[in-house]
Amino acid sequence: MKNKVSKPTESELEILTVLWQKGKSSVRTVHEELSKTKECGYTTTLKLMQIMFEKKLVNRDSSSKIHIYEAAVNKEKTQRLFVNKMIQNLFSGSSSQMILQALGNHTASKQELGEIEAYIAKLKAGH
Amino acid sequence: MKNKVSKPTESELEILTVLWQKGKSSVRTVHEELSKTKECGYTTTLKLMQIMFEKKLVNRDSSSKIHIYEAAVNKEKTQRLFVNKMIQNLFSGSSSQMILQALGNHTASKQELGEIEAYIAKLKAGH
DNA sequence: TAACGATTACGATGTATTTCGTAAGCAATG
DNA sequence: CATTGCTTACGAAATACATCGTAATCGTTA
Repeated sequence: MKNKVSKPTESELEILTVLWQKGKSSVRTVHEELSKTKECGYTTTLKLMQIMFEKKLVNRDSSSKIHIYEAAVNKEKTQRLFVNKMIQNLFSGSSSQMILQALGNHTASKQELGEIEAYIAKLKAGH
Repeated sequence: MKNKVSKPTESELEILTVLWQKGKSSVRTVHEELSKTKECGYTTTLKLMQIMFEKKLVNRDSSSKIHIYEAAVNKEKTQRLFVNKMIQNLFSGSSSQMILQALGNHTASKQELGEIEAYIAKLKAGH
């Protein structure tokens, strides 16, 4: 009875990201947001969101003329899906290798590093 | 003069992984290795590797009948490419968010956690 | 030398993904 | 009511990817 999650494509991920951030939105809103970083036509965004609806990646309220969409998949679950896949694919299943790599790109602030340390401490205590 | 890196696809990544692990290899060798985890024909592997050669993802020595391939892209660089892309796509650019997510899957051992802590300490000192 | 077996080259197919043009519907406005 | 403008629906094209069948090549060996 596990509901099979279809893995979002690159473009679908962009749309999900907007929906996660802004919550329920019209196609127009999503497209406006995407346009900030990307060049593409309105109907392209529309079509993608229609396909995502068929795939159950988003829900939609079509009671009014302007359909309102929202993400149907959980953000954290989706993140986990991709992170785990990458660890498998590129790091032979070793999460720590991936983490060291990510840390090496030093985009984390001192405060963020502190958060990570705190979390590690908690994990160690839990062992 | 930056040499543009073409992003490997899923299948190409599998092949690169074999090459990174085994070093210079023939198509036969790579295919044998892939067959352990995956069902596909020999010519499929061959074709993929030929395409990767065109894309400069691999080099090849075709001086003898049996061509010998090797990865033309650096493992760590490729890892970085994908990790950064994922952080951008799914974590709004926050590496620490991604790391916390990865830690949450608790596949890391106590020792690995220690390594991560040590690395963080070094980073903090460097600031 | 002729046949065999492994190898490479190449083209074709199938599917997924992305993109967009066009038509149709509907509401507001003059 | 006719026009304008935004919306959805739908189909088609373009691209990328993965897969495989077939032919050509070449060395080995019977």
